[in-house]
Amino acid sequence: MAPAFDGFTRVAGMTQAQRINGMDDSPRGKLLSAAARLFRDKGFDRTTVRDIAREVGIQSGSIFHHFPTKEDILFAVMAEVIRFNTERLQRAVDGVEAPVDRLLALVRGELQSIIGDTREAMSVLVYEWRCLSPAKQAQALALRDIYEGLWLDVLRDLRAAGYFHDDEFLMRRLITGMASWTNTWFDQQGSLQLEDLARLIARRVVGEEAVALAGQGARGDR
Amino acid sequence: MAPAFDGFTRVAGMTQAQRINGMDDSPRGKLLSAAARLFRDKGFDRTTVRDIAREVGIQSGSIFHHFPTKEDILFAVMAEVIRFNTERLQRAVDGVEAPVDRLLALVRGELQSIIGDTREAMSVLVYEWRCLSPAKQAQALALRDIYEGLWLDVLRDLRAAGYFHDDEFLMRRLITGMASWTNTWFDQQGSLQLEDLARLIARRVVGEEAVALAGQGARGDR
Amino acid sequence: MAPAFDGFTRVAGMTQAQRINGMDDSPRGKLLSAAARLFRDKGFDRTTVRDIAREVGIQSGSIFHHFPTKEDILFAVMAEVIRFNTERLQRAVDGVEAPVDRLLALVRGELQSIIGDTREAMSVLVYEWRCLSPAKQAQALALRDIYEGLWLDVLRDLRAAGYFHDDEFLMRRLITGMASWTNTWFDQQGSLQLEDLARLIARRVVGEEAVALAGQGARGDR
Amino acid sequence: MAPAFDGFTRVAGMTQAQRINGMDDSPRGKLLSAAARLFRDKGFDRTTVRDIAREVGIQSGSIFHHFPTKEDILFAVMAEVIRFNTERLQRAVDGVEAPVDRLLALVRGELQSIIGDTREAMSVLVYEWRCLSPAKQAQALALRDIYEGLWLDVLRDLRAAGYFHDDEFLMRRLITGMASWTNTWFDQQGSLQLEDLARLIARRVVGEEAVALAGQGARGDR
DNA sequence: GATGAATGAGTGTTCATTCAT
DNA sequence: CATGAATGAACACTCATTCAT
Repeated sequence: MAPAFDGFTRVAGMTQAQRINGMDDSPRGKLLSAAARLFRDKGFDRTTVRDIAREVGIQSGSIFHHFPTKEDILFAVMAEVIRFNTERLQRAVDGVEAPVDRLLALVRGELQSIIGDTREAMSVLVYEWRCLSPAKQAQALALRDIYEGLWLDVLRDLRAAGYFHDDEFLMRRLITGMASWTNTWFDQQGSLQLEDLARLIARRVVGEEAVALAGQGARGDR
Repeated sequence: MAPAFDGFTRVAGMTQAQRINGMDDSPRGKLLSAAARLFRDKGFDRTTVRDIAREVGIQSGSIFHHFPTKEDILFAVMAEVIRFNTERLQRAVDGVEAPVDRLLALVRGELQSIIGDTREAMSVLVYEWRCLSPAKQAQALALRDIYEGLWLDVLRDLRAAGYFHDDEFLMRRLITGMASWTNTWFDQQGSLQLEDLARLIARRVVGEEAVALAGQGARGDR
Repeated sequence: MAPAFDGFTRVAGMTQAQRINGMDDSPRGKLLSAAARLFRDKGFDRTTVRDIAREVGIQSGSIFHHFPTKEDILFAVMAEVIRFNTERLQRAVDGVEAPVDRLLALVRGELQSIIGDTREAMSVLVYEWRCLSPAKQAQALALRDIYEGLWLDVLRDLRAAGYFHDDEFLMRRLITGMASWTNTWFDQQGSLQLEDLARLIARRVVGEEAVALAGQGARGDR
Repeated sequence: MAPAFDGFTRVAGMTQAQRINGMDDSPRGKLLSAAARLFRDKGFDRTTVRDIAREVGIQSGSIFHHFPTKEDILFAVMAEVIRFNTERLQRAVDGVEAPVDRLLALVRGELQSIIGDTREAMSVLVYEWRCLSPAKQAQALALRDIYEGLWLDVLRDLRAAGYFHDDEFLMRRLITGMASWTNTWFDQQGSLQLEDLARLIARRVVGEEAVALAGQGARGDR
């Protein structure tokens, strides 16, 4: 039985290497992944269509066989990464019973998306949001609602069980802040592991003791 | 009778109304404040020099008598707001003794900058960081170090006093995340007060009990 | 009992419905007729090869199995409509003896082409002429010469018979102007009939009296 | 007293040489006149903004200090030439009493615009009409209404006086056709004079006799 | 024949920046 | 200091045409 942590690196039978930014290796997928990286590095406005084309090895005009406008590329990057990470988050909590374990699963999953395999696209989701037209923003928001629903279920349970006393919507926002900010400082090569970071954040939510207990249970499995 | 909270709205004898985004009402200050708002609303790249000029009531060519390049405007916005908020944070902790009270003062001060009077410029600081050349980024970072020093002092004390057990650098990053993210959701007109939010965040750092006690102490002082 | 007027709606045994813009219903003919409509509605330059392909239900690349370049499509539209209308004009005057009747037959035939079944292609002939390369213009002009020859014969006879006194070449140009301009204002659904219009124009050439007499004669024949 | 024919070559004290296409010699006027010529020669769609800029001796980007879009250049060409020729037509009929003389004045004036000094812009007006957006077409049409009003007044009088019996609106359309078509064939260097052509057209409207009589009166003045 | 992905030169337009006045 | 016309490089996007399948 694959341990819980490994669970969310496999989606639809593909390994992480094949799914950088949650994109498959079709021409379209490659294009989106290259766009995600460029958008993160230079920003949407400073990334030219020619930059993307060069990265994929085609001519700039050919981009427009795949996407009608540059903005549509941005939207596709965002929509794909939301879908991919929603599916991953769903799998991460599936079959996990204890509320704190469920919280840890969500935090791990979210960190995986923010500083792990889809970190480029997730950074774009946060920092280039404004470059999307209102209409496209609404579409992306609708997709994101499913993702947020998973979080609110778990947070409601934790609060009901007395793990914290503040409003769960506010709590979710604090978590989002802590998690999404990690993309600015987390060092893939550093000694801090994703799992350490997940527990660090979980401790801010349910306290040091609760996480310590949950943690020991998980460790006992291995 | 200047209550502690009011303390950090006055800097150098000016009222908040005169110091939107921490800028004075000189031509330069007005220009920077207008730029801050535009940069936040449309992003640096999508804001044209003409936009800024129009806002201030001059011609686009005249902008370049004040700043050599558009990027220098961005840098000035960031540098000014860092300086302004560093000074404010310094005043906020001056004369406050109890570690948890010092934490609360810092959180309040940071929130004031992020969702209060300098919210536009602060948003620019976070979201347009990438638009700065590396050289200018380094300069701004140096300015920011003083600000961060204030935080690390307090967090070190809190940790030494046993209020939390995790690394204080990591803790600072989690706080930064929670605080800076508020600019995406905090509603000035909503029922949630800045003070509520400050305590909510402080609870994530030192736990619910410690904040409850500090809170009552602070109120008792008045 | 095929009245004279009906005569020029049948060419090569096909009915008008089958010969929109003078094109047959082969793939090539359909393509040309669609192109004629699009060229008239949007202009040659604003009509894309994809537009034409979509109209005919094929892919844009397939167009080039029928025509080597887009300009060749334009030329084919023009050449076909000139040929078609030349043949029609020939039939219209065949067997008509009286000079004024011959004039009326020509005017009717020309109006039929301009505001009748081939109106789209004829509009293209006039308005997109410049889009043809000089070489192709010369080819089309050569085709047009036959058509113009029919007119000049009749006008020469009328002038010789004293129906008007101006130069017949100039007269032909005035007629061309009056007739071709009708495509900008003639309303198919309006109360003005093609026959009325034909007489109106003929009156400008040979005077009111001459047309009135010819008209009565023609009507008396039936 | 300047003879009638000379009257419409002077507008607002400027000579024809200074008012090619009815434009003054300001940067804007030069730009419009160059655009008119290019639009006529190559068509609106095939004329690039760079073509126009090159003609005027500026950079392509500078065009957009004068006009917001390329279409606005087209509209300005049309609007200016309509205004200019309306004023000219008004002056041409001012003080002319006899109905046939008034007709001749109008025909001369219209020919002057179509094959004379404003021939380039007038050709654009006819052939590039479709390149104007519906909104701009409506604006231009409103301008043109004043011009057409001058014509209809005169034609109504002629008809009332029995000079012709057909509807005056239809008559105006036939005249428009004859006149505007002249731009396709009239040769400035040929032996046919504008005055000859004017009389040729007038004869189509009121008959040979009426024009002959009017003509002698006018000649008598000189 | 038909497809459709790809090309690549070209289009209208933008905009930070300059500079003569 | 301010103006505003001009620059010129760059941009997103278009489209006739090609060609391997």
